Amino acid sequence: MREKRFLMVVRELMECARGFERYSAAHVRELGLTPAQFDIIATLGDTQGMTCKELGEKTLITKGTMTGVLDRLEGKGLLNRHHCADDGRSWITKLTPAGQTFFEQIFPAHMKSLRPLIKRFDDRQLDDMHRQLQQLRLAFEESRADAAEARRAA
Amino acid sequence: MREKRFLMVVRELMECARGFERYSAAHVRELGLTPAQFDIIATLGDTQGMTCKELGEKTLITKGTMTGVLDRLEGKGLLNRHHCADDGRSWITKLTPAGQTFFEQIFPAHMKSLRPLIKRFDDRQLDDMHRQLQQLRLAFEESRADAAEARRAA
DNA sequence: AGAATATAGTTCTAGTGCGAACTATATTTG
DNA sequence: CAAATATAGTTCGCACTAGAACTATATTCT
Repeated sequence: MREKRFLMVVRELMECARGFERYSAAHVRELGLTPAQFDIIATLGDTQGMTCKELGEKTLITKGTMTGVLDRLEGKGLLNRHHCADDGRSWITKLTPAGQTFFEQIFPAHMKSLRPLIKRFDDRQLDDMHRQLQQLRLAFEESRADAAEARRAA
Repeated sequence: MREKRFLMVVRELMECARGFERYSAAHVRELGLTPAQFDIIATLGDTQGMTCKELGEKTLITKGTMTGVLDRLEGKGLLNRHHCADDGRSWITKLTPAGQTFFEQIFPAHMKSLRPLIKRFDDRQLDDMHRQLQQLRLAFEESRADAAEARRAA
């Protein structure tokens, strides 16, 4: 039965996501960051900064949450925000020198902590998984778009 | 480069998980439930009840969160808790008649809301995905166990 | 039986997730 | 140009997340 198969896939998907989160978060927490904060630092590292909107697109953090996460990182002196010249509504968020230095320390360390996990896969497996997951994500997005369309028509 | 491939898989994984969550949650919220609450109701439906521990294993909810979720469902009159005869530390959580009736209404409705999504896959695709995800989850679990082992040895 | 240890569930704290309402600035349209 | 509409970011409320500390009961070991 297709529905049951689907539910099994979804449960496995959710457990995978939590599983990775737990694995990764254990190390991130040792660095004194939350997973969301690490995500921001990793995204801003080696860049000239970006807007909240861009950060939201490149990470899994939604705009309502973003303000608080950035506030806390700003409080730690790892980033700062300054007005965007082109658009009066926007702010450019950028790592401070201390933030960039911190990034250069922790990012390689974090990748190193993932190495035992990564070693378990070969390139072909990873490519296969990526393809499958991409297909799944597209299906979710398209169905969501269809549903939104249906609501608009109603 | 393997590391980069791996990060791409992880990001896709996380986006999939959120994607499904958002798709599914939209309907769940219309039912007046949160995703966690729906998960509990769906797990308890058509059963004689179970302990917090069992609920934690069958859902993605950890025990610290469980108390609050169950409290709110109990407040809605959908479930109740009574002492476990075999174990003085445990409680058996069980749907009330109203809760079971509610389950019988919403579960099929929820599956129906997922149908446009499920239609996009065939059985073979779902089996493939399930296999891949299972492999990924096992890798996470084993690496976690190894890491715990290493910490114990240190 | 008594002591050490393990387990079930609750409570606490800080941080996150999401939608919705809100302010301020941009863009589009008549 | 003025009005309508869209967008960037903040704020708010409620629920959930993880981990850790805690209480109470079980289990294990000598």
